[in-house]
Amino acid sequence: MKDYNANEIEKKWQKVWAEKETFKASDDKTKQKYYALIEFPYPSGQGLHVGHPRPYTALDIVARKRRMQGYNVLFPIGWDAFGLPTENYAIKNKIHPKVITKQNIARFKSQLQSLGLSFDWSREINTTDPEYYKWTQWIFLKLFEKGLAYKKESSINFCTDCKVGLANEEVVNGVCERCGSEVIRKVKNQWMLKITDYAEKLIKDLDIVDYIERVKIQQKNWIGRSEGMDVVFKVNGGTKITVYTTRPDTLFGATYMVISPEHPLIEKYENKIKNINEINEYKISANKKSDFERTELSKDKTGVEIKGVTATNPVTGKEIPIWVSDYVLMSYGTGAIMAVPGHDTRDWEFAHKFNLPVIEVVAGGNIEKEAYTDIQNGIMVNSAFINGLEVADAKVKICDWLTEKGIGKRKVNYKLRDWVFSRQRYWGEPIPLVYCEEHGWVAIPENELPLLLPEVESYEPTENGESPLVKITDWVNTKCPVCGKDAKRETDTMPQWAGSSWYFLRYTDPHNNNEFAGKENLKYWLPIDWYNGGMEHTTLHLLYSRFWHKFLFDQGIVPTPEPYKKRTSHGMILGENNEKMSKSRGNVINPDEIVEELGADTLRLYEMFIGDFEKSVPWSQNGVRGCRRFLERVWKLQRIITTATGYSKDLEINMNKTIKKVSEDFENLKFNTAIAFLMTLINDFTAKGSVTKDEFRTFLILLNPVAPHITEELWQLNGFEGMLNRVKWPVWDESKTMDEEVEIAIQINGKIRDKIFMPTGLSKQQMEENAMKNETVQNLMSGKDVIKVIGVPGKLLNIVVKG
RNA sequence: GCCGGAGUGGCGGAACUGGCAGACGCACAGGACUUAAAAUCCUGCGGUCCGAAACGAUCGUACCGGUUCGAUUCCGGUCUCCGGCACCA
Repeated sequence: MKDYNANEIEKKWQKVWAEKETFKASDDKTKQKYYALIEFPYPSGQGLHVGHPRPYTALDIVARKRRMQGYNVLFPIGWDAFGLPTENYAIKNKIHPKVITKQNIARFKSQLQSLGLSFDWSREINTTDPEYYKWTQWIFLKLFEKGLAYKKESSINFCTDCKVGLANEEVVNGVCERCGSEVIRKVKNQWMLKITDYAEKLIKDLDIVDYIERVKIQQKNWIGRSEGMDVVFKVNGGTKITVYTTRPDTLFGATYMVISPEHPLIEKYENKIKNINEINEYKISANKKSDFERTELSKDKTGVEIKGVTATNPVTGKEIPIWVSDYVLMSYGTGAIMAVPGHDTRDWEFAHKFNLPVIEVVAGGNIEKEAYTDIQNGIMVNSAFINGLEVADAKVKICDWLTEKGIGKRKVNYKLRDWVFSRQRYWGEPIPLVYCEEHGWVAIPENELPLLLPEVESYEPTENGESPLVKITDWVNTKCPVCGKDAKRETDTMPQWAGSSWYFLRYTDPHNNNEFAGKENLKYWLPIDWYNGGMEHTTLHLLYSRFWHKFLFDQGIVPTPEPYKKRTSHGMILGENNEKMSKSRGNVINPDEIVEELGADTLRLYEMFIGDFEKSVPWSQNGVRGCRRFLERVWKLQRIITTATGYSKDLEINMNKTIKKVSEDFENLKFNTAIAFLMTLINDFTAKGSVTKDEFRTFLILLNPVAPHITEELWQLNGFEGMLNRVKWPVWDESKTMDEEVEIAIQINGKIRDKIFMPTGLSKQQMEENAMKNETVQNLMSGKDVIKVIGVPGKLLNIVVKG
């Protein structure tokens, strides 16, 4: 017997699979399909990380198992290649991002191929390929055409020194991550996508998909639907301020109002506000903070009272002050709130800091000590006609009353905000719009797509933060598609999210030049049967792509209301020191080294065995070696194969149990326990000193999805027919998954006193009879009265005694 | 701060739906083989106490409390860690 040479075997089979196009998905619509999807990688300069293979191997296992079960499997791969790091690298090193991207992809590709993942490489896509982004632009034009894309002023982080718009991540402690200069908020006119139009559907349709619960909850909370009321407060200058509240029942306790520093009231009453200078100073300081900093509850609240302008509480008729504070955001609700310090935590803190009056309107707590926010228990007080009512009833009554009086209006509100869709950057899809003095924003004709990203000399934004495309005047200056007069192109580009919001559709028909994907193919392959990805993508990518898909569904372009039938999530792989892997921490593990030293099968096996798939877990170099040892033992089984067929009597139960366990665990992300069972089984073979031909055969099939190379080699070496990767997945005999005898734990008053073997399938009475014959039980029970006996068949018997 | 999740031996983890806590692997220790080492194979491996020993007793699933015949699992509270917070992907 030759030694186990992982590198040689792996290269051999990877070549065979590539030549035979073993994993190519067919578009034959008569076959039963299965679409398994992983989040396509961003080809970074660092190369593949050991974190990548974890989710990839997981779905590779599912894909391989499905093929063995007879499905036509689509398991595609591509590159999400636009993005900030590449652009920053390009600026720094003066290399075209296209060149960098190409290199990075080549590296990623060879790394992924060395892992033996069963991707269909013939469907590889790349978001930066004009043939691909042509359709990203096409979808954007559809959104534009339907009025879901609009321009709006919003503020971005701007580095005063680099003159670049910055991502929140690039702002560290209020200064630019790169140069340390001050970062300010700069107002820009940005393209927005109306994802809020789909808020309701995005929540509702979570009921028709199979996502792990925490993903659903997080999406729901992110969308943040609430039912409340817009209530109008009169201002002494004659105008009105509308606030949104979910607690109209506490209106009698509203002792002041707070408006956001950006609220238009300030400008409007510029001349009336006595302390306008103070207010304006406050505005400037608030402008330096991010929304995140502004709403952080632990931070001390700041605020300024507006002098000279007051409001009137519409139910008490009392005059109340208006304050300006940055914890109120213009982007949520109306940018103004009514403050009820007795029953809202933030208002309570604010009121105590600035000595504002607190009135109790819901009895039940102690508002001297803290805000009473319980809405389940509480009776209205100090609230005129709603006194004595429970909160829920009070809400209904006052809502009706306010509506009738024309003071308020019921309203559903969402925390979800529209999607800021433009970037003043180079390395993204150009937005295919033209601005004409006469016709405003106009779409370019479809036959001009793709609108190519023009070549520029440097990738740095301009002095005032515009995209470098601004400098390409012969590209920017164009004609209006409507009237033919001079017009200018949009120079902002799309965010990276654009390309990843529909890539799974392109996989169904990646080489189609006429459509973004053929209808028949879409109909056949959709929805995606299983999509696995990181938890960190739950509220952005996952939601954005659902939104685009729903939009395309409404246009009759895609056949399903939801793109993903099932969504699961994996945990991160940390460094050996339990910290996130990063160059600066020096704890990065390079998968290439593991493949080189121990083999891809070992790496795959280890990443699946390492721990609970859904949790993050530290890397362990010793643990990897343990997995290699297991594969060595598998290899050595060859020495003890007998000529006997079938399963040997003493292993029959074990074989069936293992088939069942592995089959089920692979479906439930429990790869670690499936592998543990295979390890136990091999320990049984080794202990026994022999394995029958059929036992070995079944074992190879079960292990194949995890370790495809070594199993394929052993299959061939030991004379089994054909290619292992298409052999039929084994089935188990349920009647042979139970041992004949089980050990029953005998408890007296909840403590285990003995364990007795009994035949499987006994009833509670039979178990009790057996137990009473037991000597230990008899001794312990003598002189005591049995109060009751609890029996769990196949598990335990608990005898409760007294005396 | 807000939203979501997690906490079990020296380590990663296992435990169906409230029913024997610690499967499997790693590390470690002892032994076999070897001139020796590595590799391999065998044995042991949560803490404390009793015992020559098989065994027995007792505590133990972040912490405090509750429900239950029985809680890692359910409930209330506390602490710590991780993911997200809208221009990283």
